[in-house]
Amino acid sequence: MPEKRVYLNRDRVLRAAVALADEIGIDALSMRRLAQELGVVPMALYKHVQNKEELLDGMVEVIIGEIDAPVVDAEWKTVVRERVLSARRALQRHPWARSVLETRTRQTPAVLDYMDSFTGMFLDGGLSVDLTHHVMHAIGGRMWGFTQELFDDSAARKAAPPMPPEAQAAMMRQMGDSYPNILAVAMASAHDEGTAVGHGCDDQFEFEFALDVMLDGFERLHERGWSSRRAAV
Amino acid sequence: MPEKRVYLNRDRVLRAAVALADEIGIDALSMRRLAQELGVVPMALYKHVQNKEELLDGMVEVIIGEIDAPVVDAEWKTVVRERVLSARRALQRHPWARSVLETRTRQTPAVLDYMDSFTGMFLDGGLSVDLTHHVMHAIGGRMWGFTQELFDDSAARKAAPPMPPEAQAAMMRQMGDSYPNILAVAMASAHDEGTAVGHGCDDQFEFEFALDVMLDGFERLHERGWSSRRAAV
DNA sequence: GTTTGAGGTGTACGGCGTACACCTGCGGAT
DNA sequence: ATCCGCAGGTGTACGCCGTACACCTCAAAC
Repeated sequence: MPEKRVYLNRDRVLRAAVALADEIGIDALSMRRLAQELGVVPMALYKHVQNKEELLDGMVEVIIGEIDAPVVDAEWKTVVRERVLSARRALQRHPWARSVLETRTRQTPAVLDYMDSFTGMFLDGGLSVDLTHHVMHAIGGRMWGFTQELFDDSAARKAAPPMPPEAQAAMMRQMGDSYPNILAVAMASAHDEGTAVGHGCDDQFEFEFALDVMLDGFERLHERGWSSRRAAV
Repeated sequence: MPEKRVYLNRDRVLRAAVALADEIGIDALSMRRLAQELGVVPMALYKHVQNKEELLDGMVEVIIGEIDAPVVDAEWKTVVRERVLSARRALQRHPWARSVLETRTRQTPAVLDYMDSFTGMFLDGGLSVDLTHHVMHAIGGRMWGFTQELFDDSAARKAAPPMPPEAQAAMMRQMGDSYPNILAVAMASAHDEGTAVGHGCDDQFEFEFALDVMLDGFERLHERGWSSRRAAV
């Protein structure tokens, strides 16, 4: 008796891709090689992902899924710290992940979910919306291992045609349902412009903010004679 | 009269590659396209660079060459700040540069020169070798726009066969001539192992160091009621 | 039992990096 | 003046890549 035919699906494709990239490296991961791994002809994959870009997007989603949920009942610093370290662990399990993440500009729901949850950790900790905004920018580099313009919508706006106001409002409402924290921050940073969706951020300001946080921190450690030997500050 | 034939050379190839990448994007930059731009057959390029990897390495060198020298006669924080901002400007002029830099693991002389000079800014500012070490790790992400394990030689050591002691000593001597600051830091961090060249770094420690500098900084700003409106701390 | 459409197939195209054999013409030695 | 070596440019070819497009298959819905 022939066993029942097992169909591929998007999830199996993505998981196989992640596993294969772990094994042979991201450069060697081709549609053809992945298809072979799945015992299928290359073009079969295109029934489950539109193209290789979308495959990579999906792989990122898998990695994000491996990041632990925030711990509860702890000071915000602890919550954030643990979360970042968990993200780091996930990225370390898949050495290729950082460089792939780097090249993704599409903000998939998984990414937005994560960002929203992350934003919430600061807001729940009592930080102001304003500070949270800049902090999110600054910590982006640590969270992922690199600097990404998290709230940067300039690329998206370039692609999208100007939107009629009612559509924009609808989008906002839907965004508010799914990503309330992001919305709160985005709204607040939109103060000085007419549009509701924000005007993008002042990258230079955000960069200097993060830089100065670090430099000031270094200076304090220097003044205190910090040493890694006995790293009790 | 036919004008004198103009030969290609490595430098012209690299500059053309940078200009072309600026124009058409890094993804569209192929050996074939670059050759076409230079009015030459693709394989001609291989007389000047070994392969595409080396081309990319060379392009990075060009970008590094665009970073300003450190300002003189200023507090170390100012010196570092200006230098980082200059690096950022260079990377921004070539939007593809960050992702290329990200994928380079080879430490070319240009990269080492820059790192050495950078290390010197902290040491000259009076920071301890120990603190400088960790600070270099931490600021790596800001300097380039992403986190790179700057002093990480694990990849290099994996590739290189175990070296006879005298060769190692020779390398150290040569390194000391060219990169005295790097050497000082590397030596100091090698305390707890027999080898002279260091044992690589504790990535986890470095990561947490940088993370905690930022989190502590955020906390201070929060306590002080910092706001981006009037950003006088 | 027929229809239908999701899922898998086969072929083909244009692009990529680059190995390898070859040609060309300039600089220096004779 | 001639020759030679060789750095620099050429031409062809190979095996990869992503993916468009037409086609087939077969389980499930009717």
